[in-house]
Amino acid sequence: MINEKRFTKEMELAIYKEWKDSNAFGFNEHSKKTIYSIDTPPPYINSPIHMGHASTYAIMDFIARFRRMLGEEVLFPLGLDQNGLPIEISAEKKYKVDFTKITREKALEYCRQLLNETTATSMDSFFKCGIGFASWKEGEKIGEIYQTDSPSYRALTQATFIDLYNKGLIYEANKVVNWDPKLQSTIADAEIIYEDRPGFFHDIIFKVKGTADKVIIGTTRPELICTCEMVIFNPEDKRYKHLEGKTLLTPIYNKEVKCKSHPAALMDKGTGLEMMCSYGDLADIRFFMEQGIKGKVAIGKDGTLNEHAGFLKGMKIKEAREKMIEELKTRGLLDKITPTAAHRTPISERSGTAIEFIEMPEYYLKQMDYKDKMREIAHKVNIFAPQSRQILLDWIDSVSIDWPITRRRYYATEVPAWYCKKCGTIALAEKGKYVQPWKDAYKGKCKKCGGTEFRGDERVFDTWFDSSISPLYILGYERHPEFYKKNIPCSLRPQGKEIVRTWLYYTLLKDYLLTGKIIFKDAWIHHHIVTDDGTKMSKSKGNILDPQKIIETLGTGAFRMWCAIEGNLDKDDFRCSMERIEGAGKLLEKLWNVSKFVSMFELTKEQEKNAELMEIDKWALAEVDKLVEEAHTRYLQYDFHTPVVRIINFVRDEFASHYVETVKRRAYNNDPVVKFSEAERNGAVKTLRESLRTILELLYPVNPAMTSFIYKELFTEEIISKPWPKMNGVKSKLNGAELVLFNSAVWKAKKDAVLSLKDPVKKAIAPKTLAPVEAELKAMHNIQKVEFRGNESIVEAK
RNA sequence: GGGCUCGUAGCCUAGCGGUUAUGGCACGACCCUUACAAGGUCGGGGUCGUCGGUUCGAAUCCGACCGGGCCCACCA
Repeated sequence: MINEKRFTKEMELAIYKEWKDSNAFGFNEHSKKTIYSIDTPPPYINSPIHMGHASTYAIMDFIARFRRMLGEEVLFPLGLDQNGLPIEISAEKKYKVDFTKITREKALEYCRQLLNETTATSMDSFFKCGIGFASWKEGEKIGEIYQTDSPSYRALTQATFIDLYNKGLIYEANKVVNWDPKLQSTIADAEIIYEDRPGFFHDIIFKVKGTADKVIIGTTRPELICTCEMVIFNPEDKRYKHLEGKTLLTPIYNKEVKCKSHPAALMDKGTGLEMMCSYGDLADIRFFMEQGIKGKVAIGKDGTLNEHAGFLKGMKIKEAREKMIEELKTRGLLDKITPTAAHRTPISERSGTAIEFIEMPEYYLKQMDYKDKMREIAHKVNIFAPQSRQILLDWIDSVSIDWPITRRRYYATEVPAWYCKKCGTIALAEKGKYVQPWKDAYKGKCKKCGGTEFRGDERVFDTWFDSSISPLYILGYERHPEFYKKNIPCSLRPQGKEIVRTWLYYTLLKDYLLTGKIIFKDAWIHHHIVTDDGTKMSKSKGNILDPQKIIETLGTGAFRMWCAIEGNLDKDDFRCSMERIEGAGKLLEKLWNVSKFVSMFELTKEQEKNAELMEIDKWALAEVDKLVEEAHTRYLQYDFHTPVVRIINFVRDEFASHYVETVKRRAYNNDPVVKFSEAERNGAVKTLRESLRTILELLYPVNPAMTSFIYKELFTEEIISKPWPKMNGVKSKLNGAELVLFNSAVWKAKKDAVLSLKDPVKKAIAPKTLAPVEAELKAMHNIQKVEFRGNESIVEAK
């Protein structure tokens, strides 16, 4: 019998602790059961976990627990992504250091220090969310916690580089890259965001060679006139028809550039004449490739202009622009300056700095040759919800250059390569060992010239190059070959929609190139957590909800319940507020109270045998059967929302309010007037207990702690070892809706007559179908005379 | 510009071709009822964004428009 008035946070945490201490969800790699593997998203651990993390992990935990109930061996590891710029940036901020000004060793130390401090906090949050990971211990075994900065993970990243390089899928090239002048590193397209920043058109004057004619060209980047290689206008633009094929002279530099028509120029932008500069973005690079022109790069690694810019050499962009404007004005070459419509500027997502386009040698992974294959893969992976597939397809369509995989930063996996000082030939590391070429010497001879002196590569990999092998890592690729072979592909990749273009895409791409396989069967794409009115949560708006605080005040149960209720993938983003989570908590309180009631009744084995189900019992059991079936179908589709809403509505609106209320007197069986047989009394208790048992089992994946507690009290069994419930197959002809209506009619009549609920009802007419419930209805409402006819409920209270 | 998605009572939401449109919050009234007063019961409150179309019948299907949100791409 449950005596506690409420299920408290302390009781909840005690259960999580027990599971953690007993390693209740440990993974047995030798199990004969079907293995269900979850490629958990390794979250960046450099800050306390946010709502997105908490809800993603909670829902993954629903999936893991449900799959265990189905009799599967669930591989649900905790991974921690601990590479890359965000960690460096927080370390620089926290310890007030500039990594470009200290030694590389020192920088790495700061990163490790930061990670040590933050890991514990995040782990604690996951624990408090009630996540049942396969292990809470860091290690090399399948299912143990992995970190992407561990020597073993980094060794695997390096091994994949070596394999892909040897397959000819990775090459080094000197190309124009997205350069972040603040971080001093190349970044990928996926790391660029766009911000509206005010810009200005500078209308500058070009001369037409061999004539006295002048033309006016609008540009937002006057400091880059030196890189102008061509001027274009739209073929439809009659204003400039006469310039076709003419040669123009750039102002100040007096460089000869061709002028021609090209559809890339828009008539209504600027003056309609566009200066094509090789500073460009990807569109410009495409244009230059098409025109067969090799442009000049005028911006250096440090973000200042180089010798190509002549008198602007050594200046930063902003300074150079001002200087150029001044110079143009002096020479009378500036017509006017007008503000542009909000100009979308490419910004480095990691540092917030405007990126520049400069030429650097970097390694690239081929992806342009595999776009069709990627489209095919995108169609073959089961995506939940299916409409999220479009995000992936759109991204594949927009990929325009191979993936630059190297970065010039520090806290990341190093490129495992050295170069012969004599002939420059590359020497790759041996697979399986983590190497740091910037400090480890290469022990060997150059294959080409026999030289023994090597220069270690100083670059590191893009973090997505690490995290895109997480499914391979968790399945033991190269480390546990037998297990790996038996268990690829991974069953499920859960992740957020904002990283479809990075994590999902890069993983499918890289793992396909490595293994020739589609690396997971299902991908579950999470939406964003937004505020109550549907806007984004952001620090600047101050509308962030902290999951740590929510759990502290409302409890994990309420939080997880909210995740299920709100988590409809077919719809929009998930709306979140304290009120919504509180509402979810109230539903749990109802379940708790019903359970307290049911826990008052017990049945001996003999009583259980001597139990006779009455019509309303059959009705309750039949309703529960429907829930079992629906939950099974839907949970398999990763839909917890639909069945959980239905279950909880049933518990509150039908089971508690009507079934329990109606059979209460039979269960007590001490009514002075209406007597039930012992078998009928036992039937009520049996139904109460069995219905509740199933309901608890259905809700266990979502709310493991409370259901487990109640289950133990009522049935002295551990819910975590129970399989998915079977249907009991009971059928009933009782119309539940009519029962609800009849009860309401009685309650209303008593209220209208200002009677207590205990007071007798003189006469009632109930729908014919309720005749089998006569005795209970009489006892419940204290009805003196009841007739069953028609389908209406008519009550005369006095 | 492209993709996804949503407009149902003051706020949030279910329904997604078929009686009188579901539930919650808030509001009002009543009730200590052998689970639950941090509760229960009853009630008031709606031209289902707008305009057209399909249909015997539309919140539901189709089209156009208006408005919100999120993601992405692109530009001098």
